Amino acid sequence: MNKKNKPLSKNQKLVLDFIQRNKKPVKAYSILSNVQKKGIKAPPQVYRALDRLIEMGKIHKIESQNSFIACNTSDCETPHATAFSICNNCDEVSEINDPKLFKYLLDFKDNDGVKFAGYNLEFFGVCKSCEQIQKV
Amino acid sequence: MNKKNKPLSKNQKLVLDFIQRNKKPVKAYSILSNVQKKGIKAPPQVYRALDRLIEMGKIHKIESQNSFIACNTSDCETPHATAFSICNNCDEVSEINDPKLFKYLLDFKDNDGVKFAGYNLEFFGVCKSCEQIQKV
DNA sequence: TAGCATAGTGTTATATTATAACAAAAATAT
DNA sequence: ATATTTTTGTTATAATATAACACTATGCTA
Repeated sequence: MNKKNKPLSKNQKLVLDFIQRNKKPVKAYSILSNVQKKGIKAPPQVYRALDRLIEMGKIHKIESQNSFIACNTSDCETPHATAFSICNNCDEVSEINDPKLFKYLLDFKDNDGVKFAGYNLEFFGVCKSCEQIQKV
Repeated sequence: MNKKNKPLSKNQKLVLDFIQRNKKPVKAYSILSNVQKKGIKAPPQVYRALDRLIEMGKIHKIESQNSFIACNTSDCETPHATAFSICNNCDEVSEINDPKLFKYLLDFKDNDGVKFAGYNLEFFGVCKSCEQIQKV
């Protein structure tokens, strides 16, 4: 049984459930306050669950926001090769799943000819719905 | 006079000097403790200087490390289109300045046909010198 | 060159994000 | 069945970052 299909522990399920119920990325302490009624009491329990879920590819961390979002394929094949678009206006985040971009970046070599094992890419701009609103 | 060529304030100079003297990215509180002998007393003074220096393109933030590094062109043309490689072993960071990569990413369109105003890309891997050591 | 706007400073306090350390229970593997 | 690994629960604290307020310096511009 590989790491991916390992059943989730109780705390991991609680944390993942909450993240998946949110369209936007959520913060660790927001997760904490929302799962406290279900028995999780302290930050380390949340951060440990987050760490495991990231390893498993169930969620991703949005580094520029210190927030966490569910993987849009729900079980990411490539947790170390991630790309997101982030709206500068509403902070909405979408995961970008573009095979060409993916390949381009994993094939990329720097000046020393070195390829990289993984990457995290965050695009910034204004999302479609915010653009509409701003035009009105 | 554009923002870029604006002379730096006293605190901005102190903070930039310290960052530039370091090859590796430095943390905000490490900056603070190192400029305290020169008169800066409290975190907000450091964070304000960091914010301005980032706006000016003099430095960049490494989001996955909460650390700050001098721009390798010393005065970045494109502070909102940045790419770095980060060594998983020694945490060394290099700024990648590759016109093709740059163009590829700024031209990239998502599924909705939306282009983005900026991006931040962090590659992860093992740098050349760490690779050498590991082979021995 | 006086007045006004903008940017920077200094300061205290506090908010937010994340981890260390340790003992115990649960799940898994041999 | 027992050793190993993983997860849990817990307290305390470390590390990162901002709010708010009074004041000073700088650079317009009229």
